[in-house]
Amino acid sequence: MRTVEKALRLLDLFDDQHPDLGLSELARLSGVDKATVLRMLNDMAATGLVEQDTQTRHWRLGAGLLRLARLREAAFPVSRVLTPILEHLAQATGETAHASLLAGRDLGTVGVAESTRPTRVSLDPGLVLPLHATASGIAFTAFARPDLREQVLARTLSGVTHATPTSRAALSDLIAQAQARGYALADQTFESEVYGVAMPLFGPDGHAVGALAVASPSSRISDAHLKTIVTTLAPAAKEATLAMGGRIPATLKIVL
Amino acid sequence: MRTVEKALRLLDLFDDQHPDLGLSELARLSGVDKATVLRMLNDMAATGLVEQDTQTRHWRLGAGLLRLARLREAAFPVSRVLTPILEHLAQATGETAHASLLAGRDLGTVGVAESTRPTRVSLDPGLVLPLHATASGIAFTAFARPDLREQVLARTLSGVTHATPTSRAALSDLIAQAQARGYALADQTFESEVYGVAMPLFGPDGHAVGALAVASPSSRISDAHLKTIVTTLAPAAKEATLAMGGRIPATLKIVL
DNA sequence: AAACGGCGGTGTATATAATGAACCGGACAA
DNA sequence: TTGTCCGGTTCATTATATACACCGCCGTTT
Repeated sequence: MRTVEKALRLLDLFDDQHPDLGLSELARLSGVDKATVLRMLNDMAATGLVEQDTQTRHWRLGAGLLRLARLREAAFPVSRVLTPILEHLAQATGETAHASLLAGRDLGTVGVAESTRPTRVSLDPGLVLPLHATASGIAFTAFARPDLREQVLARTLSGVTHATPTSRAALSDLIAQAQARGYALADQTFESEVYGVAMPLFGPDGHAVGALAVASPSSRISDAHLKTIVTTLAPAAKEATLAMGGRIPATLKIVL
Repeated sequence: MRTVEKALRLLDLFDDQHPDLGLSELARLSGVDKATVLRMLNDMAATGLVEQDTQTRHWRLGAGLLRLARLREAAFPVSRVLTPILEHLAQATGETAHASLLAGRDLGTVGVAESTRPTRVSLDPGLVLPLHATASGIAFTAFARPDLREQVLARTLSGVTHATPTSRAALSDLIAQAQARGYALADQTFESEVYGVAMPLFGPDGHAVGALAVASPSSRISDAHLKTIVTTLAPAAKEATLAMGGRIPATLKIVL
């Protein structure tokens, strides 16, 4: 693998449960030699992508990320545009809403508005959504650039739950359904007891760049509830696409 | 230079004025061969640090940054803690307030609250503040870990304006003044017509991790105005440090 | 105390991965 | 047509990343 990519993969080892990691820990998790990992970390620290706790000597994501993210937001205000949409969506459906954008090989969560109900779906901050195992991923892939879609289909698909599609045929079916309906449904394909409804967000070229989704406890899903979610989600996704400067393809149809 | 660092330096070529850049442009600006730059960009795109516009083929900062920044914020809520403090500071002083954290070799702006006055200081999003040329940088360096301070003093100091300290002695003086006063003053050392007042933000080990600053048009600075700024900034900086889990060294004194 | 194991970090010979010059096809201008 | 600049590709050369062995340190166990 390319060295730069290997180094950047280290960043993905940090998550909600592991906000800081030691050198040996990072080496073990990444399967790379300690000495190499240390050099990579120092290189990344030089630009603020990671930083080291002076006391524990552990590493964490750096303040440079905040600066770069702000810079991106200034040019392409995504979070700012999505936040009110997500909040309205959560309020109107009573369920947790989230938005994600393609970041590398998967979707990265860039905004969440939680439901206020006592039982609700809760998402870890910065969660990565696999393209084949989530409603968001399916909705995105169904409307992504064809070459990208083909890449996803060609991947070896890891099973996450019992309902995760692991064969090319199964995934292809789900994608076809999403293309026909204009949105994707996923019952416990990523997280048990979670039912996801997702619609694609489009870029200026009319291909998907991300997804807008509502996640509900599976137990609360009924035909009526599903209908509410879909009819609320549709205008929200449209608004989000337009606000981000995207173009909705003329062929898109939302089928209840 | 290390390959990873060279690749990450490409990220710093994006700024407020240049939100997207072409391949040749990046190669020219970085002084690296096109082929190499392209490989680096592709590696960074694989983790979402950058992304390519499908139409213009230009590159911009990627959505992965948003995810990683959110992840960092979840573990170390910096922006969220600083925003209300900055807003209060801007309101109480009538001037633009900003916060920055060490990110690599310099301070990266992580929060801004603009003054509402007709004449005010405006900061580019994601601005990088050199340690030797800004009030924030001096305040930070004065209270940073001694070895880091020594590194800064050992650097070749580039002049930004006529007032920028460029000799080790001049910088050393400014640092000593800041240490004695508990804050730094900088009259047009970075941007002409801008007067900066900055206090350090401390980490858990009692050394500076960033700075909180108020930037005023030089023309508006008077003894009374300066006094207002300092007396408003002091409790704000203290609050910010504590809210971020930092420890204020017992030796710190604020001298009006 | 002594021995141990894990930690963060360093030095260096080896081998792998980064490099850049030359090149391609396409878009646009003169 | 010719020329120029663009994004992108190829491939021989070589500079750079790599991993092993090793260091000192610290806390726990024996």
